[in-house]
Amino acid sequence: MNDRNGNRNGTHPKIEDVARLAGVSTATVSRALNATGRVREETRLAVERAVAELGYTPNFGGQALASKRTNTIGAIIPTMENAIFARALQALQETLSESNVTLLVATSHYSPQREEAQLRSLLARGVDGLALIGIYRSEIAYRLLDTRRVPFVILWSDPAQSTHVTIGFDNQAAASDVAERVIAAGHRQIAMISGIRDGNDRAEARVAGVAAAMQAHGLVLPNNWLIEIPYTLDDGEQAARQILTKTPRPTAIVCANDVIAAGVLRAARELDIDVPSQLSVTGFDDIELARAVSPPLSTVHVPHRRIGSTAARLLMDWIITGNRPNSVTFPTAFMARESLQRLEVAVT
Amino acid sequence: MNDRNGNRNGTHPKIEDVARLAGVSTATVSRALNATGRVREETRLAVERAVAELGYTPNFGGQALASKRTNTIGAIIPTMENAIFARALQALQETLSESNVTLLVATSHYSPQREEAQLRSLLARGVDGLALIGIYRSEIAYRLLDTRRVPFVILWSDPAQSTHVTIGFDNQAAASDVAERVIAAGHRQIAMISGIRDGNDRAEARVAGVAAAMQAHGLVLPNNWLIEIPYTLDDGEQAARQILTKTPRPTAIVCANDVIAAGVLRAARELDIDVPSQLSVTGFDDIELARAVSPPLSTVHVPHRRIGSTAARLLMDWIITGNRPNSVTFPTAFMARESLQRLEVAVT
DNA sequence: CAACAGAATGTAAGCGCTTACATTCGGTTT
DNA sequence: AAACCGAATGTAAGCGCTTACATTCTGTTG
Repeated sequence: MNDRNGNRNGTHPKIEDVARLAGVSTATVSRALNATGRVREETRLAVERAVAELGYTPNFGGQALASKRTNTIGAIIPTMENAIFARALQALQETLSESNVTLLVATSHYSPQREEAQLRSLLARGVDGLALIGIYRSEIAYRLLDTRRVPFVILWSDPAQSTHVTIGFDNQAAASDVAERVIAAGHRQIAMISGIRDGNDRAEARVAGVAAAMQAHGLVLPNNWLIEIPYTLDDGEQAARQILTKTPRPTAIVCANDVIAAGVLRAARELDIDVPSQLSVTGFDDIELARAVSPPLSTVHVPHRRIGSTAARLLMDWIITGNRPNSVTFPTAFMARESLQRLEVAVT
Repeated sequence: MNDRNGNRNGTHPKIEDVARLAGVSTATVSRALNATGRVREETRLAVERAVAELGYTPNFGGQALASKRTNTIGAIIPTMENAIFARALQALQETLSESNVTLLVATSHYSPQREEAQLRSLLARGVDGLALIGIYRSEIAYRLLDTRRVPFVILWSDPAQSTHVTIGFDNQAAASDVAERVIAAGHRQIAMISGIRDGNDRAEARVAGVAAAMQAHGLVLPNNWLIEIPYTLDDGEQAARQILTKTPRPTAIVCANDVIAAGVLRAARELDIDVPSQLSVTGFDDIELARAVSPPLSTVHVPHRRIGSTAARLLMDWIITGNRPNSVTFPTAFMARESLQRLEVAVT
């Protein structure tokens, strides 16, 4: 069963095998491998040699069970198909990987029920920490998080609106800023295509921001000029069609994100409405798409990658030190591009 | 320390606590919870009640250690920022989630070294299965996979080129088809912007496909008309600039993916070269971007989501039954859109 | 009604690792 | 040379779960 080195063939070597081959105890092997506790350099090398010879890798279950840590953090996002989340997740993963922590990913499709289910699943997987999107979720979900005492951060929302550790920006202010600029460009007939607000604080805040800015200028956002749709190109195109084929027609459409705005551009193109001379369009997010379409979109730059990497850093910090970190608010920036133009036509 | 129900306060309840409260043994609790072995309905309910009352969730480490399964599968992709991988990953995750399996995600940035590092990390995390992109990786990586006996599937490559279980399509044939169509449209001066071929069999195959089709028609792909760049919009734009600002100028540019093609469109726009009347452009992948840009891109439709969901299904099958499944080859389809146009100018 | 079979449950031995505590080792100090 | 001390290492007790095997029920059969 055992060869001359003490290798049990067939099964994977365990720490005991390494210990035997290196001529030390399992405790020393563990200490040498995890750099916890002092080990003479010479011993460390012997252990390393044994590990290499046997091709040993620690068993995850054993390690997790004994140490009560999985070196795994989980993220639940609406969908990876939205570039903003993909970017943040990418940065999150890269940063975690520097600490030798792996990332469990789950998606909710913007559904609180699915998020809760995924949350249970990740908690059962023993994640050491969690990254979640937005502040809206069921009491149950928050309670789950609370009783498990798992460090978690909330991304994308405005820290000012949240009692938890959150890494995001002021969606409402950013949206207000967009509207202000559209208004400053002379537009008065302004429509908005929003994401689904139900259960989505960011979508809600963006509409609120636009509405507030308009109101401040004595303008109103009529009901039929505020359309709520899923964040897809096709939905954006369709919504734009609905707005643009009726009279009167807005001179500008403010969109809740770049994908929707790209859909609006496509609708305009097909309806032979020139952007920006006949219609101004703004997006939100500043993803690659914003500069790929023609004309390039005026939009709000959001530091997606920094949100992700900051999340990783705060979480690791929290997990290691045990101290809850402070929230982080990022600034956003309006990116003026061709899709928004000063209104030339005199409107009485 | 224990309250009247036997709840030890502070710490999380364990299976023993549930057993005590339900008045059964830990074995029965385990059987009831995992639906393994027969348990009287009445007993099952008692266990469920105890679980609910205590808010019990199984400890992951203990479970993994005892059962030798983690219900976790890993995926290593180049980057989530490329929509094709994000889409496949999304589908993979969704499908896995139906089997109550969670997904560990790691990224390699197209670097074999990083892939190997991530592979080690995921193997150490005890994944039950793995999804990898492409067939090129170090001997060491393959050996690692082999000695661990972890089921793994390869995505995106051509199953015909691989000895492992792979889920993909014939990249070379698809690329040849594109070139054929460009040639059939009358183009003779054709340039190609490729992805980095080193370590990437798909990029390699696509160039080979285009070159083969051209050769079959007595055409050559001159060195200065074949540019290799990373898959980004900016790189695509820059490469296109390089090609388009010299004389002679190609009448068509075949791109290795849609993102690069979008970059070419942007370069053309800035150089005042009309697409498609003065320049035809083709992409590859058929991501949303292809229909967002103007003119919409002629491209190759690849069933990204199906690749992902199929990967999940095959992996689960393999893990559960222990039988290695067969590879799957998907068909691709050329999507004729405006960016490719018949060459009108008579070229002698 | 005894004998028996299958269903339901219990007992207890690990799974492979970490870590508190105990022990040994090799100088230093007195 | 005895006493002492910190560094290095060893011992062994869990961590919480699954599961092979043993035992106890329960209903059926001859």
